[in-house]
Amino acid sequence: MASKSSQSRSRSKGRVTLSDVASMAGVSSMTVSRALNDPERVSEQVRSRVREAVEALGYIPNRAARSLAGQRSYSIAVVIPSVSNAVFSNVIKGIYDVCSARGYEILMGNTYYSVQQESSLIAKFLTHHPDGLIVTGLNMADSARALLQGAGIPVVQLMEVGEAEPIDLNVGISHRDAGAAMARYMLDRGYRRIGVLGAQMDYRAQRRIQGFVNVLADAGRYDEARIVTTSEPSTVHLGGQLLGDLLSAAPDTDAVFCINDDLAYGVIYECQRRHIRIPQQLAVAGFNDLEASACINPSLTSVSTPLYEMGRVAAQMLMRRLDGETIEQPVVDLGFELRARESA
Amino acid sequence: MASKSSQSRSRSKGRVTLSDVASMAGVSSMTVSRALNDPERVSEQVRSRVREAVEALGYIPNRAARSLAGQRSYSIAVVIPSVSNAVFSNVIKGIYDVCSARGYEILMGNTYYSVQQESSLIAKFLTHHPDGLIVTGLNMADSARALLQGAGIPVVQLMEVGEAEPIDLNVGISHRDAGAAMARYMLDRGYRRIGVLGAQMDYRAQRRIQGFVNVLADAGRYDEARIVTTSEPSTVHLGGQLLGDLLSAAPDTDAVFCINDDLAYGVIYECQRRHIRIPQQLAVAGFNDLEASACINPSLTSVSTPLYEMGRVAAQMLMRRLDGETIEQPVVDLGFELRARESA
DNA sequence: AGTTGTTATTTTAGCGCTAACATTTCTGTT
DNA sequence: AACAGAAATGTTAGCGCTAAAATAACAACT
Repeated sequence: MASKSSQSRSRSKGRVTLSDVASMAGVSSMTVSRALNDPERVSEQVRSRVREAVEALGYIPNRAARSLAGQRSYSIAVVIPSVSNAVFSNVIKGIYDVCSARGYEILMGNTYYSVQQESSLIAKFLTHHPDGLIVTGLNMADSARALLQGAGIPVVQLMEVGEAEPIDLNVGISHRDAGAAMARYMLDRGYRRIGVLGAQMDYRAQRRIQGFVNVLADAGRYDEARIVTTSEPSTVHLGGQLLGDLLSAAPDTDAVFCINDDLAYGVIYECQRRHIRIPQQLAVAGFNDLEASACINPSLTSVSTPLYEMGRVAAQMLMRRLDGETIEQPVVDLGFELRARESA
Repeated sequence: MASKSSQSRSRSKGRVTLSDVASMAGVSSMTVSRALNDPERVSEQVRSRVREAVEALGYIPNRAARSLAGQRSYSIAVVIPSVSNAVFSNVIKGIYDVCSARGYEILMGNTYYSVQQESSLIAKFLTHHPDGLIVTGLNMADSARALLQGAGIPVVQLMEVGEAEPIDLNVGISHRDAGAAMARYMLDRGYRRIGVLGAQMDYRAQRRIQGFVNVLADAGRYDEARIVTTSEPSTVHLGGQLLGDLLSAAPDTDAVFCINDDLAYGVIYECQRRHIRIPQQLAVAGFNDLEASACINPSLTSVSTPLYEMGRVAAQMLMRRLDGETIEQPVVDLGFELRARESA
């Protein structure tokens, strides 16, 4: 049988296969398969003969064949806006640590914040028949939603909770509540002419602003002129620019909530250049509480979000589902913490 | 044939397959395969009938079957130290953009800076029979090197060039030269008691320091007491700490080269707290020139490295190799640029 | 020795797709 | 009308593995 692979019509590249190992070890290929994937079900004797043969031949199993025969891929597809964003790279690390420990591969795809890209990415990933899927956020194209519902695999929606009925599982925080908490904090601190800076306005960012603005409005402190947003990707440099825009439009602003820490760093740097004292003349707050926020001068008041944890928990839920467990609580709100520091 | 899939002994989950589409469209399954993967070779008529059938049935192709039959996986394995590091997330983005545009999947694995993890990751990835492999750096375990050499697929070693004979293809910069360039710049600027701060001392970081120190030594300005390194992961906070260590050991230090920008930010913040004026009392330089480096106060002198570009070029070389092109120049040095700014 | 139950191994039959070859259908040419 | 050559489609035979059923081997009881 093994010799057949050298015949003219064969397409094989002469790779070492299971049956090569089998004939060397003097057992059937099924036994070799078991010896490798379920060693307890094979006698010690056979197990070691197989091990020797594998080493002698340099056998490398073929995942494609395994997936096809076993009807599962041992892979998890992850659909996020962008790898190069510090927020998501932390989330991915959480997912990765759990999945790789369990022998699952990660297929990662970037939507670049486009709902359309997201749909086509999901469609593409389904061709891999992943065992599970992790997507970002609760909002998605109807077509994508339908695909996921019909796929018959566990799906986790990540980053936010509470804004819509999840497709299946859901892990995140309430961005609306987080925005609101920050607004309340600022009002409590006595700030009254409060601005908001936003960039890369994805759904989560929008909801943070909504939550923030609603509280301001309830307190009679909402002023449209102080809301400055752009759809450009957010960068430190952009933070400085947006501050300039805000101060031109409303020079008497006494506090500013930045939709993420990067913008806030830019604001702090720009204030240093303009000799605006923080927080005396202008209070500044950020979002996500990246590592540098505790170190910058002045240290940055921010909302700490459990990024790594979200990834970890999402992956764990998926794993439990794949193990056949029923998940009693399909929606997990991991909460946030407002870290009050010098800047506000 | 198609009806066979509903027989008792079948393991299929009742998925829609190529031959289901074929019988609906009234053609053979091979024709459907062609209509989907090589549309030019099929008449417009058949093509649209197939398209309709695919939509009507909700057909999702099976990559595992495709890989197995076609003897290629349309995937590229990428082995890097850590996704959650800004340096590598930029590199990955470059790889991702090229690969996904060409229909290739990325399998990403983190070594967490361990040579052992790297080896086992490579072994694991080879079971996917990826069409190509991208690994970080020129140093790796002999076993890993052997695996790669024997795998018969194109391999790109990424991030650094010039330190060893590459296995196959190689894209990066000379970290040694970059370190040396920074040392020369600092000496030219008149600094004489120059320190070095390093963390997460991977091979690249070590070589940057070697290049830097060699130049100092040649100029008679090397002082071991001013080299402060740790194997801890580098963070902004750690930068401040290491500066403290350096100044305790050598208080008269007049300039400091940080092995990456994160450490440099930490140094700048710590100097602000200690009221050390930059660059008058202490000059500071970083490495990688992250986006924030141009915005921080004082703006940070750093070595700009083409991170995204490295990823892009590596992936492109791989693609060209997979297209059967011969690559005339297997080693590509993308170079670096020293960005002189206020901090030094 | 005969029956039963348990464990270890082999046999059989695909998983869903595509390479390679074979055949048919459609041009255009003389 | 006859033919060659190109283009479109069909047929056959796996790719390398595992689920399920079948069998063999072994221990544990009557």
